[in-house]
Amino acid sequence: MEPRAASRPISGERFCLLEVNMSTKEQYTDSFLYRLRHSTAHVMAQAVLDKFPGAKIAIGPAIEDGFYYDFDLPRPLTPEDLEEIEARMRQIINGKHPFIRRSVSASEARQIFKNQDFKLELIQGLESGGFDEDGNPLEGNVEITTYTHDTFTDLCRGPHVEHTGQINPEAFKLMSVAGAYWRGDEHRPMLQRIYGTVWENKEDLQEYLRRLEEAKKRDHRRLGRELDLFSVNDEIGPGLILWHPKGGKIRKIIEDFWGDEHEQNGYEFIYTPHIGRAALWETSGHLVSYRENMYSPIEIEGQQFYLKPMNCPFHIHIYKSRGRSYRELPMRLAEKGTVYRFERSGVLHGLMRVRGFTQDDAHHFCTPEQMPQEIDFVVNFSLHILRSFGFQDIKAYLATMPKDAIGEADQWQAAQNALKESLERIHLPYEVDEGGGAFYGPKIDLKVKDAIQREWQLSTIQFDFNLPERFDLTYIAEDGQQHRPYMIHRALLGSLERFFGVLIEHYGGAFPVWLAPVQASIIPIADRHLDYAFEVMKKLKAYGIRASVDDRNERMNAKIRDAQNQKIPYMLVIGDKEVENRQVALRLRSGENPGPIELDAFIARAQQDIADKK
RNA sequence: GCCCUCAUAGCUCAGUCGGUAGAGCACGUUCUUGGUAAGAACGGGGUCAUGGGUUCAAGUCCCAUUGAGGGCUCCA
Repeated sequence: MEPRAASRPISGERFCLLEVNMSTKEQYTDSFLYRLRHSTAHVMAQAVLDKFPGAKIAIGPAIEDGFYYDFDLPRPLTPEDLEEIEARMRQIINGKHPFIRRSVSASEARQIFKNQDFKLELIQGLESGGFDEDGNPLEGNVEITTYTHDTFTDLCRGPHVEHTGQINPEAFKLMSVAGAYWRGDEHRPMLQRIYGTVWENKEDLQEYLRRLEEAKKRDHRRLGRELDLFSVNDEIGPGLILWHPKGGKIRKIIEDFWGDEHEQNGYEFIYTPHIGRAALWETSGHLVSYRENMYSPIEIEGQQFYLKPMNCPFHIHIYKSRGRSYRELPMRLAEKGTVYRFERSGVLHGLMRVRGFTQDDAHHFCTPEQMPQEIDFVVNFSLHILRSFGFQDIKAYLATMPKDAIGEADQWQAAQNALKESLERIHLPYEVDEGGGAFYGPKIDLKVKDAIQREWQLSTIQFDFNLPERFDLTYIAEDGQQHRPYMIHRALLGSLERFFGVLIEHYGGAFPVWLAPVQASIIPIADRHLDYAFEVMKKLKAYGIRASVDDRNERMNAKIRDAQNQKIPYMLVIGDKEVENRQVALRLRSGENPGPIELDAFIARAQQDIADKK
């Protein structure tokens, strides 16, 4: 019904490889590493059963970077349990037990797993056709196979390594315990899931653990506090963001850039209220299909108003405020619209998943004939915006007609073709997410890879066959008749909160100069250099460079250290020599130390870096 | 919402067997005016998340609530 990027799952953290990239996934499934991980999961299951003989085992697949196995256990696991299980796993590994595959009938399988309720349910499923781990039905008759090593037998399609000795006892680690519903269904039993990681050798394991550390250092929640960018306050409420002055500065730079680019590209800016009458949300259909994400109504003089979860109905009413001619189309209405959505408490996460956020929203209204060029435009525009912020690795996902779709099939086909042809014209790599569209229209999502190769969804470009009908949108065409316009929802950054979170993690807090809240820290060595330091600051500010003087009673070394920790791009040290020569001694946050240069030379350099968006 | 874990100074954390609160950083004052990642001394700062309970006595044990973290589910 409108751009949803802000409430997308946080991809790129753990499972993105399995979720998104089929060709990579197939390669992975065939690899030794995959078999190693799957086999380690079996070894872990044996160790758990040795410790808890009555345990029920569920499923235990290999995942990106490791594996997990789900268990129903008599009590919650403790960290000490994990250590014991690890120790037992090493014993099993040292036994070099071969993995033996057997093909069995369903009744044999039932006999083998007669005490394993979850396995019996899986056998039932395999008999009646079967599904793969993504929930897609399997073709033809399914062969039921088991794998046995040592004393442990699992219902399993394989493949596995040859024997447990191929698992390097120095290269695996049990990472955490988490709750997980049986078959992912919240109405079914909650199991205990043990996550583990395993690699071919100790060095790879260490490299993986180092990568986790690196990701932790980039965590936007930590950097948000350390760099004084934003906070969340208990008394105000969860999922509600306070933008501090430095975060606010960055937001303003983003918004100004966004505004200029939109202005130059045919958008018009609108502003709309935060609440609307119940009747509006009835017309739009939100009260039927989006109610669970909307907050309770506010009663005003006996009438009910709702806080807006989306901007579209307001934008539509601007379109509808008078009769429209084809001559006005395409019409591009943009707003940084702040919306509020109920999100369950367990899903909130820093800036990435919040309850109040601002979308960089826009709605395009166009004639059917204009649709292809409108799509071309918006995809290109989106790429331009994302690239400006330093995201170079961008991939598209085309989501097509789902089962519960509304609208005519040929309408869908035309829209999907337009999206697809556009992606091909632009030579943007894409994958098709069959049936993944919204019920009201197909869409293109753009995902970017960050500096440490995690994928994040930012832009979303969606067709809507629903709202123009519901609100009875029309325009008068050349033939003098009323026609229904096409409507596109789009958000390029997604939401400013989430985009900021991604930006923080992408740069690890070291924002490019054009975005840095403080671009230059002026560091006088002694108090007698203060006058010149403030003079330098004044001049830099006059040239649009964000500079401040560190006039604290600290030694230069401490000021440099603090500026480094704040990831300020330029440090300008000022001592006797600089005052005398009217220079500044430049130091960069990279640690490079170009030394004394003329103030004008520094200004030219900074302006160039800013212009280049470095 | 569900499972597990956690909540002590602004931040990071210590606090033994239940016996009345600690460190480093940050902050303030003073001294120091130092040339490329932490100068020194002194000082202020805590209803131990909130509400109950057990106990002669609770930061510590129990229950509930709120919030956070890791997952699950959800995000047409």
